Amino acid sequence: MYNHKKIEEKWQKYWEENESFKAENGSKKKPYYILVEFPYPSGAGLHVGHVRSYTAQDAVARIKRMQGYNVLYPMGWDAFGAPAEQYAIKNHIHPKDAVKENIKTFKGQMKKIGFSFDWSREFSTTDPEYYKWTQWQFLQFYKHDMAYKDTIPVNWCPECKTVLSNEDAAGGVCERCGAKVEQKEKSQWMLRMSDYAEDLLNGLDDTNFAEKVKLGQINWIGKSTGVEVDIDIVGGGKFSIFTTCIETIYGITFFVIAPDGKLIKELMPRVKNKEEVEAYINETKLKSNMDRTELNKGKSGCLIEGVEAIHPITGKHVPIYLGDFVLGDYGTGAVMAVPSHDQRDFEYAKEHNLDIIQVIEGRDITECAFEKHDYLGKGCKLINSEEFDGLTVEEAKEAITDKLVKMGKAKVVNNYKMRDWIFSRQRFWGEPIPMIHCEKCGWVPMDEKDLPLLLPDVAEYEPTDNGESPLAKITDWVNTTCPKCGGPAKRETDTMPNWAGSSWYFLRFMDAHNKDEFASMESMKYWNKVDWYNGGMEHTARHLLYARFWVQFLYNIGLVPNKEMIWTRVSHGMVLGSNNEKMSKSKGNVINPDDIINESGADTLRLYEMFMGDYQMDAPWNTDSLKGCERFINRVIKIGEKLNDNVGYTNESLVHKTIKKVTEDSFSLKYNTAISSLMIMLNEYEKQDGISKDDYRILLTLLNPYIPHITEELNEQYKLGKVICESEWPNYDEDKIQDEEFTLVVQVNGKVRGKITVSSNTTEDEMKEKAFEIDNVKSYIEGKEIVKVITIPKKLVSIVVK
RNA sequence: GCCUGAGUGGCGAAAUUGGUAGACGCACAGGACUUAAAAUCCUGCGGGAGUCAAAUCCCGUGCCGGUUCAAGUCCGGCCUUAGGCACCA
Repeated sequence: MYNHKKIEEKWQKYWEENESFKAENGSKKKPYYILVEFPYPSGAGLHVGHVRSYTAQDAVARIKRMQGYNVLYPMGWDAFGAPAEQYAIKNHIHPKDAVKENIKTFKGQMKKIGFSFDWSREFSTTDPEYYKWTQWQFLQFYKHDMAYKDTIPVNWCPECKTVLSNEDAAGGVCERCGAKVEQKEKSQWMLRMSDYAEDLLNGLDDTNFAEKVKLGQINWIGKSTGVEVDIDIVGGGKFSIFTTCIETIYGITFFVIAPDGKLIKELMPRVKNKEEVEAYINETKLKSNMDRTELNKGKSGCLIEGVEAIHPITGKHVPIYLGDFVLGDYGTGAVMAVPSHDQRDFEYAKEHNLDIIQVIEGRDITECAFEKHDYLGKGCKLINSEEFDGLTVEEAKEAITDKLVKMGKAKVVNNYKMRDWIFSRQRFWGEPIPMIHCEKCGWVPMDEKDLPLLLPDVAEYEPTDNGESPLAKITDWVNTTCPKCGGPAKRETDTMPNWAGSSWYFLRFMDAHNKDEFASMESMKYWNKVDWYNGGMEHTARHLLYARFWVQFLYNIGLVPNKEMIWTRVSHGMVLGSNNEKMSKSKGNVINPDDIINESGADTLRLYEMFMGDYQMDAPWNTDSLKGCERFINRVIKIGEKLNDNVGYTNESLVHKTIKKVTEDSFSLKYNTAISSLMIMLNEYEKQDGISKDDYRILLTLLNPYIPHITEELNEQYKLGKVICESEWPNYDEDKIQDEEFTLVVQVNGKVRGKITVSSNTTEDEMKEKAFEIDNVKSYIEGKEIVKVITIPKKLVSIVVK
């Protein structure tokens, strides 16, 4: 056991006093920007999950610095959001104060772990100096017609009289009081993100995101190419439908429209069964989108009496139904129903006793629909489709589209699942939206020079009875004058979502204290891009997409140097409790990093979290395994007692092999195997009579990114050289890695029947020769015909006999 | 339901292009040191057959099938599980 506390404090002080990790804008060194997601500073303190990813990137940062890069590894605080507000409501503490306390705790914990952050660039999204620029950027969205107001349904709890997040409204029930959640219409600020769908898709080519991250983005954007068809209504009027399966158009037996869409509102005056239709619309308001689209939920809905559609080609009259599996805000809010070739339509048809007409041959459809993923690309042909009978599905797709386009009834369109970004929250603890509503002039943006629009101090944080933000109650603040006409006007009382501040924080780190701009073009050009961005898998779809959208917009108006400002994105797994479940207070499986630091030291904590398993996968906490890492550190200390200059490079290939392994694995998220190779190295040294100063210095240097305190201490104690973090990272020589011998494996009919150790320069012919000399091998091939012999150089000989 | 991962000893896990399954660590067992314990060190450690001991053989990477001289790895079909699904951050 060593005095880790004293040693860790000593080196943390050294780094702070020497500004060891300060990144310098404009330095001649090559820039390298490593980013970890900045945390939400909750009251619970730093989570061992934070420690895992921050340590991993810390190791990368430390290696890169030793390799001569000007490394930017910053940290800040994402401190707006609902939890701080909830905490404030409960404890009657201003979130501002709670956040301040929490940041202090988090920062203290991070310092104790020895992360090499450049603290000079620290900021919180809640700092007025920061959110001034978030607001400023919102005004740019507004000025470029990228922000607008629209009426959107929100989750509403009639008991609590408050707007609920989807999470709080999970299962259609208010989490707090258990009342049934309703959908309520509210006017909200929106950002025109869907305009960027194609750019966000194409922009992925300019990134080095992991394939699964790219896929997450692609799926979220959800592009599908199809046909939008105009459908006439009997007696006048029309609506349109979107389909990706136009080839099934002759199979239409009904249409289904969304109960929450605009179309049904327009049709209402002509509807004969108004009561039934309205009842169904109200019923839908109680359901979430997920409940609605789930295949196994049964297909509810009702016929709209009094309105009939006209089939676009045959001219036949077709009934129109309401059905909640059709969403008002996706596509056109109406679908053509082809029960023979779409499973949802099929189930709806069975439920409501509707006709089913097969139009593609190839399979029986009495049990279930014959869907596109089964018929596409298989040469299936059309039936019951008049002139198109006999064409393949692919031919028919084109021919039917052509016909409809020529008739002037259809156009080919791209449809995206991605919708515009709902940017309003009826909450107190967020960036105020800098817009003013004037009776005369409408919505008017604040003058940029009046920013930041500060969050006022309030006495109560609860939302108002009608679901407005608590800001609405502060009349002094709400009432203002119109920047345009000077008349009386009111401020917007909604605030921005938590995603706003985190959509551009990585730009601010490049120039964190700029008073005139959110970041200067010069600084952004110097750093160029975030080279490596690490975060949780749960953020790879949304946060990353919002941030990319924000950056692309800024690029388009000339405010950032690149259309994509993040190069590589990687994600890490969660640290679970020892019972393999997510850590939570209620489950009592939370590990507090402070306890580990006090008992075993920061280096042990760091080493264990890197060694615990595959970085990209979830891993359960195991305090026993932690002990193994503590033991390892103690052995690294102990072998220092065996320093002996008479011992030379006893195993050059081991040294070079380990340098290679640690360097490569550290840059490819394989921290656990990097460490295991260092354990192997130490095991080898322990077998020797002593260890040379050079070998010890290399061992300590390779370990330094992972356990920076104790390695610096030992390096100093034994006077092995300069402070490690100010030294160079060792290089390896590929030629020196080669082993002199290898194990030749001999297989007969695919089973291992012999192993011998041979020299590395054994030729393939010699390998074969030696293989046949092995007694056990001989016994398996005796009296049999040799069909084939396969040789893999430096590995094996495989003999096939009959 | 849709999308994306994952499934290997008692446990955490390793395993270039398909080429020795289980590196490294934990736990456990036996031994050394000690009056004793802790710590430390040494040995063993997937299951089974075999043997004084070995050699050697069989089985084994969620399940079923396929490709191949050879499959944890590739292909097809399942099962289980984790994360995301637009107001949690």
